[in-house]
Amino acid sequence: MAAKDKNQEPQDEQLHKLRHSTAHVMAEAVVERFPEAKVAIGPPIKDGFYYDFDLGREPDGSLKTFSPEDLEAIEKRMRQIAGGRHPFIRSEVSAEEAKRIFADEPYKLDLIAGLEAGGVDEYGEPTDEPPVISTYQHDHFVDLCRGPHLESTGQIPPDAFKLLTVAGAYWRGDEHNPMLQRIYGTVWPNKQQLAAYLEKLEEAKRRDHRRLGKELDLFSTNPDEVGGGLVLWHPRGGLMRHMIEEFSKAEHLKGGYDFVYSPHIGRGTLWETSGHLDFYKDSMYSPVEIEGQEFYLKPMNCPFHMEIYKSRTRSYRDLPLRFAEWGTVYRFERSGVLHGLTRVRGFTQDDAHLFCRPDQMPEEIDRVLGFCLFILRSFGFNEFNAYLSTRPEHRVGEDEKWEAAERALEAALERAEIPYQVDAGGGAFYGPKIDLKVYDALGREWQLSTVQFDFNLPEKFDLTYVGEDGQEHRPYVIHRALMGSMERFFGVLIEHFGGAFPVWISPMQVEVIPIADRHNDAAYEVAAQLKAAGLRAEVDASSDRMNAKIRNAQLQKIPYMLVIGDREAEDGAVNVRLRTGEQRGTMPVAEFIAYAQDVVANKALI
RNA sequence: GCCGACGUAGCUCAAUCGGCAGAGCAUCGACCUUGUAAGUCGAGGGUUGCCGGUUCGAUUCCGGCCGUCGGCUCCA
Repeated sequence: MAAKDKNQEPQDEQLHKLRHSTAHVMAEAVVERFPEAKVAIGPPIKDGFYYDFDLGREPDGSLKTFSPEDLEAIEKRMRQIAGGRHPFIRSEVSAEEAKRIFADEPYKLDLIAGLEAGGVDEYGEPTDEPPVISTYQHDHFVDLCRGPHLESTGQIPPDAFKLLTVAGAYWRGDEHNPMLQRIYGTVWPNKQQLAAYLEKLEEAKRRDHRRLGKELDLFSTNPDEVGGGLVLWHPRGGLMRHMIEEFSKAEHLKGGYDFVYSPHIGRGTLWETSGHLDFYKDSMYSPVEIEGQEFYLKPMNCPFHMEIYKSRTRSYRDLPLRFAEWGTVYRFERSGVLHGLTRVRGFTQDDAHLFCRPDQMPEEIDRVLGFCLFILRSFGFNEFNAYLSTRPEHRVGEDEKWEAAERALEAALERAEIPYQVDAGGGAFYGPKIDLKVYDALGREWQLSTVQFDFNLPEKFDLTYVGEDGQEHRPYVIHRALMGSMERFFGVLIEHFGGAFPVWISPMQVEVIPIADRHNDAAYEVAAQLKAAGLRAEVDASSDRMNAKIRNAQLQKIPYMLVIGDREAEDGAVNVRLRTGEQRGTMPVAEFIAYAQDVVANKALI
């Protein structure tokens, strides 16, 4: 999740001003209510704004925080300030003046110091702009701010903003800094748009994969008995995963991959060799000891694949080698970060390592990127953000290798015509990478695919191949995961479709609904024909009324409901209802089968 | 890990001031035999997250732990 990336900022200039100005108004209301509060920063963001405050400490030493009543009172006061139609007045000041104005505001002084030094803006973000220091004042509130702002607080529609939540946030986003109290709010040009936004939040709740996972009986977790972040896949979720994996594995075979399998634990020496115990120990589960040897649960599959490569001498003729594994890994995530299926402690990666010669590398990148897009698009993900992360300060590997790898990644992105953002210095210490991220129902970004160069492991494991010249050479290693992890992919997939999955992965595809008991035999006969045709079907032979059977099937988002009464039973026909509510009328069973098979083959929605 | 909110039946939620813990759905049983989103009646189901304190008495008040949710930091 990249909370602070540029996509999060409102695109529209006027909306940007509205949100920024509302943040200032909120800050005034907060400072009035808490005169001892120190203000930090308050930028506009996607869908709203926030402002951070330091409220000081309670007598018992704990952090002073906002209560729900505070939020209510602040919101009420904001309406008054908006109604006061105070103009926003911009002033340019010298650093000295700024320090005098904000003498009592330590966070602002920190920002001014940054501005003075140049190179960072008033949020502490890097900037190329010359260090002009400006303030904006409205009513009694003055803020260090680049702007721009509305002309007056009167332009803030008093019925189109709402304070949403309070949260803790570290100053400058660094957990070693003091924790501030952040208020999130939203504001829109009019109350209709506010209402639409709040409705969108409600819709997001309905699509939440944790809720749908329960309602559709797809998966569960049991923190008390099993452990947090450890997922139980129920039969319906399991069937979906099976379909997804089967599809992907078949494509891997077509793409020239070999399947390998590796154990869930490995000796400490392995993780010493790989460097994980140096760099990654905090995220690894504690070792288990047996017969004097330490074993660790694997946080990654990489070292095992390196060992498979090393198990014999490799010739340049053997390359490229592509080792794929649905490898389950365990990482000790801090308790506060677990989230449904999208952030867990045990997960299965659709992992693979590509071993190739330098001359093969550009083509391998092209192929893997194309493969990636093909897989994502097969599941209806057509919108995503691509990131190219380049060399960080601390890194291994020669600069020529980095140069070649970065150029290869960039060129592959260009050839694939994918718009991307460069995350300069965002690469891993062992190599540059491309990440593809998609959105969940709340617009939060989740990384699925990753294509990473690894300059570290080939050295650590001393991987070689014998070249045409009879000499040993170091192969390139590319680590990649397309869906990322089955858990996260599934979570995002659930939200993407709101539980109404394309027919080919729908756990139950057809609900056969007899109207009365006397139609049960005909219904079972139809279901048998459907199953024989490869469709997943069941009969609802419960004592419910037909209306209730339809309702239950609708709630389960089963694509097709086939109603069978006297007329259908007599003709060997079915009456077809789609989960969209559309009724397709009565047709022979064979006709429905042909239609449904076609939808499945095309991976269509319905 | 940090800040805040929350934790009552399988699920969604009630329970006034501290006084016998309830409803709907789901489950089970019986009846009903139905034409495109909930048929009727009945039954079972709880150490109110855990531990401790205050009290004659705690779902309720206090403290500690665990967990969930929203953020922060971190990450597939």
